[in-house]
Amino acid sequence: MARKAGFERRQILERARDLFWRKGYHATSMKDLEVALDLRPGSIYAAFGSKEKLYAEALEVYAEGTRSEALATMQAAPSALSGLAEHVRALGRVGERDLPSNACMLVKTVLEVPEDSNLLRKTAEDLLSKAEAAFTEQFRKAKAARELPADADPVRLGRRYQADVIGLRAYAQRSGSSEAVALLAEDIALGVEGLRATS
Amino acid sequence: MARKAGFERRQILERARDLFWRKGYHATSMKDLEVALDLRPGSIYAAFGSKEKLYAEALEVYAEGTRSEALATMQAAPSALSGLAEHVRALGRVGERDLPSNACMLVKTVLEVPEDSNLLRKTAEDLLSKAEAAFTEQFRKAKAARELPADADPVRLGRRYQADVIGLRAYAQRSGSSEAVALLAEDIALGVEGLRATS
DNA sequence: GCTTTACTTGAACGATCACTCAAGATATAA
DNA sequence: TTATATCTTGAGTGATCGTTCAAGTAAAGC
Repeated sequence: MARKAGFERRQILERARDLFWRKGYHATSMKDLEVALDLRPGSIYAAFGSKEKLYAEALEVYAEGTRSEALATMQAAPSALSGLAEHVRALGRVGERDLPSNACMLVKTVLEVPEDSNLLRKTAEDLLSKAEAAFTEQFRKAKAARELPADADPVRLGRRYQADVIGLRAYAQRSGSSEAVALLAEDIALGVEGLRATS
Repeated sequence: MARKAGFERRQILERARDLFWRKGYHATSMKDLEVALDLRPGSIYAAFGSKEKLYAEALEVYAEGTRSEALATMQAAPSALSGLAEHVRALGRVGERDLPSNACMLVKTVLEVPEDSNLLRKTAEDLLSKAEAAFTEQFRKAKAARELPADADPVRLGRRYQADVIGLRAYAQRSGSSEAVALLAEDIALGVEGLRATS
């Protein structure tokens, strides 16, 4: 029939994700995106519809990446609870990795985008809820394995854990704090491991 | 000599703070500010110099308000440590107050503004450091009063506490979460009180 | 009253914003 | 090879951005 697009959608989205993650939604202009994606405006709009929709798709790509990384860390750990602790420690090693931003892109979105901008807020909040549910599920596994006391509440623990991660990563966004961040992550990890049932 | 300004600078700054706090830096236009402050552009620029400088001054006003509120809560408490716990509980009651945003304006700034925008980033990070130092000082007081064990590290505790507060308030920015936020705050407060030396 | 000195006003500036679309280019099917 | 369908291009859209400044207005000193 006709020709197909001359670019890989996934790769374009990853580049958009990195730019948006670093600069935020409003501070990233279409001109910036044209350069970073090496795409002319017409192609971008044909493929994604609008800056907002492109950002929303980039958010999904971000969340998927974060999620798979967390799962890998957790599955490599010897138990559910130590997986959670190791995940925090990994997040604390901000000096070793060079990410577009140390903070969570979902949190950045929720804090930057006005409440009435429904698509982006809804997307980001939805993805955050899914992440929280995954943490809760991990605590549930720990409890089922009798790694946690019988009266442990996975919902509360999952919520607290997510808040800890959010706080850690927002703290890490401050410049020149990589050592403090590692120490903070260690404290959080010790808190998680301190939940372990000592039966 | 001549006439004086027809508006109260402090009151103007509080209005600017509320607008910026709610909408963020980039999403707030000078047009929005003209309406909210009931000031024409010339007056704004004569008084504050630029949008960026106005935001920086609004940040200072915000930090001072937050600081005095925290101090009031802590001084009303029966001890240094319970003051810290009560402060978290107060922050968790987001349903009762109607703030421009549930999240901390300093954190919103650090997450929204690019790293190279030196005035705003520097101002916000500086104010965050001062807040952390105040928390550290409060833990030091608790330790001096033998409320904390002899091996407690106020610097680590202050850092962890600030990260907790950041996480709590960023979590609270998500819509429809006021009950979960109160429970989260209670968990954090219990954690603080759990540090108490049981001698 | 008048003069002086400052503050206030709002139209207008160039730059940039997100976005459009007609024209040109190119891969596929016949 | 030719026809066709789709993608790519980039100049250009109107709107809005942060900001300026000459003209107008009003308070303080005489």
